[in-house]
Amino acid sequence: MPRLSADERREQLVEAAIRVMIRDGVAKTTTRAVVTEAAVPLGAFHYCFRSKEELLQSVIERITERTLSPVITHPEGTPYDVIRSTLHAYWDRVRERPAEHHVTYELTQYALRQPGLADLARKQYRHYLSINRAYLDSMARALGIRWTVDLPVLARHGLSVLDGLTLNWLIDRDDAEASAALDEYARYLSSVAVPS
Amino acid sequence: MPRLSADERREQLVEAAIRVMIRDGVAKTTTRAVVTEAAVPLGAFHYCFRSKEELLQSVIERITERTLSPVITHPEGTPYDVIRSTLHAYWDRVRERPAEHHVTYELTQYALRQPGLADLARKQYRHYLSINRAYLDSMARALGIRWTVDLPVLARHGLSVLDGLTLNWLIDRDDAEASAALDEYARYLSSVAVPS
DNA sequence: GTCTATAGGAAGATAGAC
DNA sequence: GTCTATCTTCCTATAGAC
Repeated sequence: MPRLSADERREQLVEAAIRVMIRDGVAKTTTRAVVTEAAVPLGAFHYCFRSKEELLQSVIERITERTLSPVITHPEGTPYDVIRSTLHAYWDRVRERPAEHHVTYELTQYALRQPGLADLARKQYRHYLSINRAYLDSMARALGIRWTVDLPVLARHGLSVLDGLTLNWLIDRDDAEASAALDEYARYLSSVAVPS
Repeated sequence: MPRLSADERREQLVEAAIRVMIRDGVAKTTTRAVVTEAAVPLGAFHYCFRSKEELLQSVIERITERTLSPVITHPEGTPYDVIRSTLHAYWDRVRERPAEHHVTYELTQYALRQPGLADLARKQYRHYLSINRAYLDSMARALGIRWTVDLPVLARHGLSVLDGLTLNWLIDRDDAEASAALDEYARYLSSVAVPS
């Protein structure tokens, strides 16, 4: 067993924990499963982290900061076309990595149940909301439009639609229905856009 | 310890499990926590249920069948008013019992990770979709309107909005923002309603 | 047919060896 | 400063007593 610094160990453990969660789910992500995955001695775990909860805190922070804003890929065409293709570009990322998205929902539920992590769940969520707001904002600028609905309201509503669709698709994997609902959301968004 | 029939024990255990889940979360709902809550001897557990998974199957079925369709409470006024007050009547139920709704999300995630229960999660979800469809249908009849959006698409989109809003509100408990987003969904719904 | 007693193992955490 | 060996607790499940 090579002896590494606590910082290097922490890094290995966080990344290993994420891999285990994606593979087996948050509930099965035990300290032992993590150290095995990372090929780190079990004892090193509680030398690097005060507790399992502290590891999970690092994991949530790491995953949250990795979440990317949707990218406006084809800024040409009608507002509906642009909105639709941007939403589908986001959706393709969900479809490519279902397990990773599944994990974010599990982590949120987990965090809500741990007194020490509930605040982190709120922070994570505020981050997603601000990403969504920024995305709607930059889309409006790219399209030369403004939204007729208050931005915070539109952002929360939109985040809900995407969260809900993702959750539902993770369960039934119905691509056709998810795509149709996403198109309907795109149609809605273009209906609340007016030239600015 | 009174000796009761296996059927009575099963009933006690399912209801006790639901109480424990609401109080402590699905992850902490161990067989021991359930038998303690039900005041049932530990050994009786595996006499009534082959495994913990079999208990959870019963719990999911029980909770799914308890889910009620939204009720159209004030079938007078503009379509927007009726839709809005119906959505808010549903929302009030969520706000009154946050823990119960939290549990349904946890159970779904849990079921998706258990090979033997994944199908049940899908079935549960189809049930929610059909409730939502029936609700949109009866609302259209009550209002004398028809929806300009394909019903299955509208139902999935609507279920996503409600699922997403619920999930988000369970995290930040922001009543004002949730209410505003719900109003926006009501406005959207009334915008896809035309006299029939 | 119902439940007591216990098996058998995996969990998170720590004292102290190197 | 890093990790080995071990403690304690809690888990699901079962064999067999009543």
